[in-house]
Amino acid sequence: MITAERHRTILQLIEQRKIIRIQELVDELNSSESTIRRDLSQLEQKNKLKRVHGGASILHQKKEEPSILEKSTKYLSEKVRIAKYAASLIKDNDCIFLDAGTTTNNMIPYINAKNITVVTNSPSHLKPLLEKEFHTYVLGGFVKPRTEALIGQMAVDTLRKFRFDKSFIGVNGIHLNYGYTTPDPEEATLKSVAMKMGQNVYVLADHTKFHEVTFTQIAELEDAVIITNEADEDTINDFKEKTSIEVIDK
Amino acid sequence: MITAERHRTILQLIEQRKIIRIQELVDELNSSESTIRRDLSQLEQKNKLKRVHGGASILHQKKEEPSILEKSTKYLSEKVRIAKYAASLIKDNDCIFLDAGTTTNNMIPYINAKNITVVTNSPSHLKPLLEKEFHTYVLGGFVKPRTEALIGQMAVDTLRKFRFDKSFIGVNGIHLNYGYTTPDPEEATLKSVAMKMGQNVYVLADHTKFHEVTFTQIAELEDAVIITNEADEDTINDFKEKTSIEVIDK
DNA sequence: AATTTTATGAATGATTTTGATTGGTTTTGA
DNA sequence: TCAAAACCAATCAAAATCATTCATAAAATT
Repeated sequence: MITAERHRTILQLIEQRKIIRIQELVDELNSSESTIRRDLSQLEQKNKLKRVHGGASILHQKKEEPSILEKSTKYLSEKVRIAKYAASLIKDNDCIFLDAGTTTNNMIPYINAKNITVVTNSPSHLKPLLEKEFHTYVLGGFVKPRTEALIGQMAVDTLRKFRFDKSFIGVNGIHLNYGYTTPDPEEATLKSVAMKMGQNVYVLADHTKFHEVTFTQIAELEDAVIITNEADEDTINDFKEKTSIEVIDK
Repeated sequence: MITAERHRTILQLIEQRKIIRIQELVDELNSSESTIRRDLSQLEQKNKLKRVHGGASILHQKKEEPSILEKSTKYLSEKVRIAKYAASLIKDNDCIFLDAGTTTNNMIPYINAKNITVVTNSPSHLKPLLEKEFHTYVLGGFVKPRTEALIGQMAVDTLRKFRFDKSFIGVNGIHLNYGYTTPDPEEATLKSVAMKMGQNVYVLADHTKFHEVTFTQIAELEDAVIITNEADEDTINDFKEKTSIEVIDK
């Protein structure tokens, strides 16, 4: 095995296991202890890992996936303004579906309607929803790690039992040709059904979502009203030909 | 296990359990007491945890008065000891049902089995469950305010689709004539179905639950194994005639 | 082909980590 | 309060890990 190949493999293994022992590497790479030691020294020199007694560990300040917290701080004010407007659409006695995601989560504190019923696929929405004393239902099914969203056949089955006055959906991409998209096919299915079950359907999206396309299509543009802000006029006009857009002013 | 690996694991465990005894770490990490002691000193030096007599505890970022845990002479409360024992019953690859409630919640950090699948009716269990990287399913349905437990027909319907190797149930009363009881009829129904779907059924109960009766019956005594501690001998013997009891010693 | 450069694995003694032991201190329970 | 039990800090020898050196083999350069 060539040096570069070993280095690549070592970094991969550390990425997966966070910490790895020298002896493990000796066994798995069929190299001598000396060689592995040299590899680790070199990789540490290049700041690719941290040497620890007995092995090596992943770098502490390794760039993490944009966590839910970071995501929510970056575009906070924009997302909050969108959320606040969306919340104002909810009227007394409405039955609504609230998709998982930070934007929809931001809606909850701003909902002023009374006696509403909320269905969600996000366990993280439950706490704020119950604080508002809404009638709250959650879908069942597999809990997707990291995002804590419910997905899968079981969640979809549960969802089909409901009809909503309004559905509020988050998406990852909005595109003139490809419509609304999201990376995870399972999530796409669920969002799609949630949209079908809603009398009025709203997609919440900040300006970064426009012209973006991700892996799976949820629905066509005309299947929902887009709620956004700060998009440029050309973009707005392009999309206005296909569906309604409600633009919140600054 | 190398030093860095142990340190990482120790911090993870403390994050989950808030407090941990040296002896627990000795057992779970297969290291000597001396080594664990050194680890804890080093981690305290780096301000990653707080040393307490007999073990270590998580740092309080919020200015709280010294927690009950630190002050308490027994580090593990009655409920935690029951939970820990129950957790030890779970084996690799098991599919289990975990009822809502604090005792069952306490089980989660102590589950050491790998590759298990957990179904729960408690959204509050999800965070610790996902931290452990279990395959996690949650029932759907109406979310009962205050307790955040899922109840109702829809939850029961979802539940019926599963079969469990083991079901862990919390109850409010255990009585020689009236069996297991709980105040809310809807909850009782769900617990009852969860018990039917389990190959092995365990009821977790501290000594205060014995001879108590509440509004709705969940099941007969013989439908479950009781896990408890510190109950007096007469009580234990009375119940032993009807079903199995596993008593945790001090 | 001859020479230089680079990579490898074994051997070395130095350094760090580990677990057992000792004796002192704190906690517990009566 | 007191004695037993549990816990702790300090020490030390054994084990594991480490940096260094050296000889050989492979690759690159001339």
